[in-house]
Formats: sequence, C-alpha cells, structure tokens
Amino acid sequence: MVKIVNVVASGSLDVEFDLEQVATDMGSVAEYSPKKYPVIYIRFKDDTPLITLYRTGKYIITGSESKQQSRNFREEFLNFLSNNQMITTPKDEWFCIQNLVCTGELDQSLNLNTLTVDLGLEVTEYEPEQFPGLIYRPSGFTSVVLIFASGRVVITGIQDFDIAQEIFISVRNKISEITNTE
DNA sequence: TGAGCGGCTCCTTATATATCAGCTTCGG
DNA sequence: CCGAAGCTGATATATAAGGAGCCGCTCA
Repeated sequence: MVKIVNVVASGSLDVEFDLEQVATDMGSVAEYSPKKYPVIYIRFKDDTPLITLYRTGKYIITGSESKQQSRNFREEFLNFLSNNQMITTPKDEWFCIQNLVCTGELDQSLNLNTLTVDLGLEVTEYEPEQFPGLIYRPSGFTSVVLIFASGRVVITGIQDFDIAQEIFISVRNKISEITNTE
C-alpha cells in the first residue's frame, strides 16, 4: 500500500579529508568534479545507493529503499574507509535518517480541482499549469503529499515509515468521505 | 565611501509522480 | 519535406551537505 522509494540519511566522521587525495585513492568507485560541486560521489556498484562525501567529513547517503539498507550501506562505507586507512576506526560521530520518499496508490482517479477545495485551500496548492500534482500539507505533520489525478500519491518529508502509513490512511479516508458525500 | 560580515539563494544527489515544451529521428 | 512518434529536460516536493555569489547592513 505504501512503499519507500528513497531514503536520505546523513552522518559525520570526525575527520577532514583531502578530497583530491581520497578520490585518487578510491579509484573507480569515486567521482570527483570540484568545479561542478565540492564533493566526492561514491558508488560501490551500479544500482546501489550513492554516498556524497564532503571535505569536512560529513556525508549523505541517498537512493536506499529502506532504512536498514541505508544503515547497512553506512557500515560498508565505514569499513571501506577503515580498510583503506582513511579513518582509524569504523565509527562515526552521528548518523540519522533525514527524509523518506514513499509512494502509494488510492486505486481511483481524482478530480484535483474539487479535491483542493474539499481538503481545504489553506493546506493545498494546485496549479496544473505549473505542476500536474496537488500539493497537500496535512495539518499536524511536517510532511508534504503530492496527489495526482491518477490516484497515485507521493509522501515525503518524514523520517518514519509508520507516519507515512498514517498519513496515507488519513488521506485515503478523507477522500473516501468526500466521494461518499458527493 | 569602502571594507567586512552576516544572511540568503542556488548549485547537486536520490526518488516517485505527471504534464508541458522543444528537440531529434523515422517513415511515407 | 513534413507529420508523427519518441525522447529529454524543465516544472514541484522533501532532505542533508559546502561553496560561490549576491545583497544589505554596520562601522570606521
């Protein structure tokens, strides 16, 4: 019903890196284009999450499909740095999940013009000429939900999958109430 | 009037979603 | 040579990060 499609996590190592040197040491798994953006992109295999490493030792992991995959990937990253003598111990200062992107399917097509009014103009934005989805900011959450005429939804801005499910159920219930009273 | 500093915005990455414009390619 | 089809890149959402550039403000 609700599925995680992307996890963004970040962490910090208590080390400053010479990115030029690290990129050389890492070889083909690293991509370094300082003129484009001052980081090293690290990808161990195709279709695996991407690590963005900063000079300051901070890093971001994007593209995981679960929190666990994100954590596993962090482990792999720390071990890689440790095994290559880039850090002394495979430990970091902090690590946390920053954002989840989830998708859901309401199994019915929707009239976004009427839905904008029914959900409330103060919590929705719908400008089809700008973007085809309805932007819904459910009260009580920091999350943003994109609702499309096809019935597909995208939920983002949360750190917890349970909350994504809670929001999805709430949206589904609201829409079924609205369609029942019409 | 100019130096310096703080705050702000944009850049980039992943990812789903959908719709537009503009471009390339292909067939008749 | 032209229309159709397909592809690409914008549009918007969240989030972390460091650097560059810009703007406004303060103080000498």
